Amino acid sequence: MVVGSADAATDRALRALADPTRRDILRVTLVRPLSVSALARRYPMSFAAVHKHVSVLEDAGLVTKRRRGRESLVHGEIDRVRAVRAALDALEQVWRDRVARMDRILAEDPDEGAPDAHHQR
Amino acid sequence: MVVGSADAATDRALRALADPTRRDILRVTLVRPLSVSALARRYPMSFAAVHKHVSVLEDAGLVTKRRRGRESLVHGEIDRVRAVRAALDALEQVWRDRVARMDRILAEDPDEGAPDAHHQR
DNA sequence: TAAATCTACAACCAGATGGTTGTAGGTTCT
DNA sequence: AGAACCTACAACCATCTGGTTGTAGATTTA
Repeated sequence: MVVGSADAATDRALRALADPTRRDILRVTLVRPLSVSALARRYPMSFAAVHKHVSVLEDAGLVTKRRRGRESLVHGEIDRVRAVRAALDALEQVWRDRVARMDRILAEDPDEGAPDAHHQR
Repeated sequence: MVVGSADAATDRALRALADPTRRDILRVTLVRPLSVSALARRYPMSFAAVHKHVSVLEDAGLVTKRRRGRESLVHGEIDRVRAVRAALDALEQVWRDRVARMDRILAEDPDEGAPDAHHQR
């Protein structure tokens, strides 16, 4: 809880990304789908451990699984990556607004009609 | 440990961001510096708890503290936010290049599961 | 059919996390 | 000087996390 609205989805996604193995799984499955077993062979840990990592990514919406015969293929979900990026962009926007506000105050800009906007990237 | 090891900083930053209280602290201190006590008054938890959250953000490089008399002012560090965003952009870039990468991977290693252990990075 | 493979989940364990209270020392205000 | 305030850290606690092994069922292959 804490801090009112707080999107739990963002929490889960950021937390899921805060692990190098999971980031690698996502990186690889963004390129092409792989089975959990195929993924497990890439890392120095048990199948069960990799299976858990995939579950964490799945709960965060960063990957999806599609059953194909006896194996289930893990697909990276670029849209969720973009959603996380958007959360960071929001922080950047907060910072930018603060700079714009400072600029207005310090410059005592005679141009009242154009709110901020004179700040590029 | 596991895998890369080069991106422990990214780990710490993403982990630090995966908490709504900490994201709010960062949001607020990106606008203007606040003392730890001033921050603590904004959240329904003890000073010590907020102090710990600030420490996590500080270890991640997302905020810095500057002593001002008896209080220490917490400043949000936009550059670190941008560094995290860059890590996500790298994932997006992987996705954009997926066709080319897939071609290369399949050319090198036609076997689906790839029993070898090629580590990334 | 039998063996091999793949997924899934349970039980267990050590260490990290997120909160608490308490204590101590430095700085500012009367 | 003394009170009030702020930071810092230690000890403690419950829960979560990231790994392990073991087991079971479904599907594919020999």
